[in-house]
Amino acid sequence: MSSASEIHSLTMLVRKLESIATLSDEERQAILSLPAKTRVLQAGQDIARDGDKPSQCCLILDGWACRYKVLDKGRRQIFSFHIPGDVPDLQSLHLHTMDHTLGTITQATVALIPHDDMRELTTRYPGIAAAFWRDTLVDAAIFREWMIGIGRKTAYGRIAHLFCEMYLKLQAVGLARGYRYTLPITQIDLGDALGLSNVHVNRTLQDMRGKGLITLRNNTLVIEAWNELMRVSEFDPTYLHLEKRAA
Amino acid sequence: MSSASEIHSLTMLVRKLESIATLSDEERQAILSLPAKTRVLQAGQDIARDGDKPSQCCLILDGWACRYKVLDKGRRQIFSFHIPGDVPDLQSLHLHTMDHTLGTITQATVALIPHDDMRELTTRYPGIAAAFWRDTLVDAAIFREWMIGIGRKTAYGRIAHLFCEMYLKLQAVGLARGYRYTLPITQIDLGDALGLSNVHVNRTLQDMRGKGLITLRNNTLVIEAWNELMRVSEFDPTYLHLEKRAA
DNA sequence: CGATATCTTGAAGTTTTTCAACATCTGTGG
DNA sequence: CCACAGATGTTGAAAAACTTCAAGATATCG
Repeated sequence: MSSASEIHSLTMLVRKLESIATLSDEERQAILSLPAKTRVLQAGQDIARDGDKPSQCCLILDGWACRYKVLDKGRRQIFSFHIPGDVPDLQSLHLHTMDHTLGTITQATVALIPHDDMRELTTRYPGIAAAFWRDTLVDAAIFREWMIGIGRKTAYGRIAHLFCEMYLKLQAVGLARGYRYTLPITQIDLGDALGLSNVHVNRTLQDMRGKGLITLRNNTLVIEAWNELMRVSEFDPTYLHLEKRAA
Repeated sequence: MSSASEIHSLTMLVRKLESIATLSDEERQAILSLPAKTRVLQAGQDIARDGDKPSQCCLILDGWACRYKVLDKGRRQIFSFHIPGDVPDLQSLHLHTMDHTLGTITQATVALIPHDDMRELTTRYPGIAAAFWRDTLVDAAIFREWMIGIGRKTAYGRIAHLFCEMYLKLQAVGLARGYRYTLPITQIDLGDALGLSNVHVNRTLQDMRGKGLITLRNNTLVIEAWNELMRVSEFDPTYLHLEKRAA
């Protein structure tokens, strides 16, 4: 039932889970035998909408996605950015109605896995269930950290913090190194994520550039002064829980 | 090993889980046989601190608690308020280092359950693991909703939204009815939760009182106009996922 | 190459914060 | 029961952070 590319896609899920937990050979095999369908999606396309009741989960193989909710008068709040290896709608496995929307930011390749198969897998292998659960907990920890930013930090600190966070997340899956990465989001997206207007994001970015902290051009971010960026954003990576779970 | 009051405390956990999932007789029994120690804590006391590595979870039996993080210069962000039935440090089961602090707001009675026993329980009963996992997912959904408030709503809408949320949460465990409940938090706490200064909270509350939406005196909140409160806060209870999971 | 999205700038307005003072409530010991 | 101390609530005035609106510049995409 699995084509070559599908086997590849589930390897990505194994790698992701092994970055946060330890899997036995049997557990690894069980994940690799999940049925998964690969799809290529355009930029700006919704994967699951607020109010939907999805019957499958989505593993990101390539590209960026985000979760968001739209209020009236065009106000929008982005809750999270997602990169390859993430399963951003994992929650639909246990919360049947979507309370927000999941959509792509760039063109993206995803693997779709039926809920029934995920449920069977997690029922049969408590270790896999625990790994996914742990992933949900880290997800929540990131929400809390964003809350601190939006609630208690200046625009400057918020943006700097996000740049630190995305660098470590991308680095963990091999998509960034040398304090440099592709950041395929607009200043509007940045504002919607951090509770700022695009105008203020723009001015703050210029300020950061002027102070020599970053370079940002053509969707490429270069962190010129990592320690200083961490300092001004009060960034402490503990909340990302990137250390592997003790075996 | 269990005294009468300890048995009572675990009944509270069973009731909580049954409010979000369906348990079999065997699962119910397994939960009731968990070892738990009851403790009475003073108001303003920390249960688990940022950086700690707890070896037990805490079930709230009576009183209020909150999770928060302190930044420099006295800035503080409260992430959540917790009421009887909650296990606010459930995450320590899978994320070993606390990335925030859990503390009481009022005097509180808690039951302490060792991680080892919780882990054995969830490994043996996938249905219980799923119920706890679901609880974590709702926790995260509430964080997202607070992000919308802090990021995109006025002080007025944020406070109104919190009042709606706490009413439904308290009602779900039988601690509120008739649009009235005990709200044992200061205006400073409210500000720290919603990303506002206490001064602005004070003025906004007066505004809400003046418009006849609420009465708030002696830690007692009366919602005088529920529909209007929901409207101004753009409150939609979907995110609380209070409907019981389909069996 | 033209259309559309994104970025940038200026100026004015709004929300919210900060600071500082004073009032009120709450609990405790005398 | 009162006095007191500390915490909490209230008010005013000024300042800061950020938004909004509007327009023009630049980049991107078909």
